[in-house]
Amino acid sequence: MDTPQKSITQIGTPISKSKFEDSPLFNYINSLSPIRPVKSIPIPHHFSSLNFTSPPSVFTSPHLTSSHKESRFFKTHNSSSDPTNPVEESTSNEEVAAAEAGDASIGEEASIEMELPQIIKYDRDDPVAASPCGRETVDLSLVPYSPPRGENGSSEDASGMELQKMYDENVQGKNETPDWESLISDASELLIFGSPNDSEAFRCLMMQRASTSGVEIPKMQPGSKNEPESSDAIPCEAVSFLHRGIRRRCLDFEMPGNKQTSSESNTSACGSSSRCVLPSIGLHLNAILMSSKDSCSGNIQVGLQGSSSTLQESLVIQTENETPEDADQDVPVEPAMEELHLSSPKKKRLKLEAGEGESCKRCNCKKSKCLKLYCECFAAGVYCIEPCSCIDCFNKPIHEDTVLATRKQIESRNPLAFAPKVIRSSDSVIETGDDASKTPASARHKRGCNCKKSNCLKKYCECFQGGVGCSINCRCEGCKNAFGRKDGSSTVDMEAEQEEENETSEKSKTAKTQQNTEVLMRKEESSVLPTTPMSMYRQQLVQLPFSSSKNMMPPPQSLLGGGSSSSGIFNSQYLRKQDISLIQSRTKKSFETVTEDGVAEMPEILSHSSIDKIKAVSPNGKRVSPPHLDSSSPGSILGRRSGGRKLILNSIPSFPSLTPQH
DNA sequence: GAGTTTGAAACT
DNA sequence: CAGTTTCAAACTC
Repeated sequence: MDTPQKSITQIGTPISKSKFEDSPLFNYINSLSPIRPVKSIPIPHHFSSLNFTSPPSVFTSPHLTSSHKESRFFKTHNSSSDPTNPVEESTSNEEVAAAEAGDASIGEEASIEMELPQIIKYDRDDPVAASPCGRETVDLSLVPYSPPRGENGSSEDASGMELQKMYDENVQGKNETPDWESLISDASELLIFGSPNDSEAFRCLMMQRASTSGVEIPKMQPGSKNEPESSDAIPCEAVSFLHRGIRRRCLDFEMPGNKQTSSESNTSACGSSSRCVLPSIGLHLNAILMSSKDSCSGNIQVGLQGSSSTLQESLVIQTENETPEDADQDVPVEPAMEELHLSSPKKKRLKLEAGEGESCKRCNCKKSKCLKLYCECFAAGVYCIEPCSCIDCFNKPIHEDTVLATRKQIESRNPLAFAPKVIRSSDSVIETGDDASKTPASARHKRGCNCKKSNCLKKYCECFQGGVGCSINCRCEGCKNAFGRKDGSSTVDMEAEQEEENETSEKSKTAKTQQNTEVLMRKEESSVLPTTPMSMYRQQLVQLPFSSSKNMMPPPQSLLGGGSSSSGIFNSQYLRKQDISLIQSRTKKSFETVTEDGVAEMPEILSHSSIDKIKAVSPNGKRVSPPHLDSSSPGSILGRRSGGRKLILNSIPSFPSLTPQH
């Protein structure tokens, strides 16, 4: 079998890149974006090589599934991105072939593999990707390890073709500029396919679409592992993982053979200023998501639940927010390899600064060797990178074996150890049995916190940190979580606010005041917008700008769904103040859409399990669906949406929550 | 930047 | 499972 390297080489063929760049689509995009693509960035190749590899099941965690979707999405995106290029399909095929080659080799090699490559690949094609910022997109790819795929990667092909078709539908059918939103939305839908067989699910979706448009949908090849069976059994976690995967960046779990790739990938992938942005595809994480925390760090950020949303967000951001500044700041710096690629101290500094925000923080481990969950990087499933201040760090590609072994060990102890800490409400409901009606928050911490002194008002509290309310699973004392108290009081409880204020006045400490202020701000936001996921999302968006400050809001991960610790990675990195307005408007738009549709068009961003919940809590009261409808039940979603996009749900069986309650 | 606080993770 | 210790992030000064 080919060595990983070889595959990499194959995959990363510069040729393809050139093609893309030369393609009309690419040009078109360039014309739209102020950012100038950086052709020199090879990164994508890495991932490309990895693309389609089906992650072995090293990581047994559910996250794996998500990667699939994401990767597909990306890939799709690529394909779709080239509307004008009739050859696109052929290109896709080529890529696929390359990917396949890589796949085979990789798959065998490491069970750990990640789909990252796919993502990356995606980037490469993505016009946006050209710029460093574009790389952020790649982050999405960080997606968790996806389930193993057929060697031939036929499924990918199929999906790619399908995507292409989708694109055609959007672009050609409508003439003119591609309907990116639509594409994204579709993509998100795709992501939704939690089943390992996304392809299958995707296919269904496509079929639907095809029936409408008359497009022919390629058939999946029998050899692929993603065959139907899995589609049915898609675990919810898979979905979440998507989110998570997104977050995770830099996980380069490269196999020894792939190292080269990883380094490259890292560099390019990370392009974003913050790690967050950078995809750390992590090793572990990928497993998925990320935690959220990660927003940046989050390398992993992607939370399962929110994966799709995250993706969308990322996509949106990338698509719309690429700015020169971003390009500038987002110099790709992938964790592990960052150093290698930093061309100048200045760049480095920029990167660090950019990443300095919460989102991009890295670990500072001194005794754990970054091989324990104490280490945020490790917990997130990513390798430590330059920004880390850790000592005796073993969480590096060089020690891959050790990392994997340790990871396995930890997972053996607690299978969910690397799962996103924050679970979407739907999941949590299922898993924890939490009553959605009582918990406004869109998500919950999988295990719940155990705060004694922080009143769940500080980041010491994982729930708070994750931007979610406390639940019955929490054993906290004096819970005043602004996102939702354990007792079920509203997230943005005014009471809590007052209490906090009182406390603040009493102490009248500047620091404290600051903190409270922050809390209040959040509350304010929430007050205005009831604690629906949407509101949360919005909140985050609004607050993101501040996220850089210390006490700021919890990592966006929450939005993501979790990135949990790992996932936490929200996209704050992506969001820059200047971009916020755009995002907001976009978000608004999405919401508006929802209104119009009456929910049907729920923001794709929120798609996922959260959707259900969102609707349930919807402020406008338009869709108050039964709490459990949910999420778990695919059918329900379908029912909601006549559009068919939700077909995805079909593929997703109502599965038990991924995260087991402890 | 150093020291303290906090709560999760790890250990017993 | 509960109690204790270890650890690193969060926070304070």
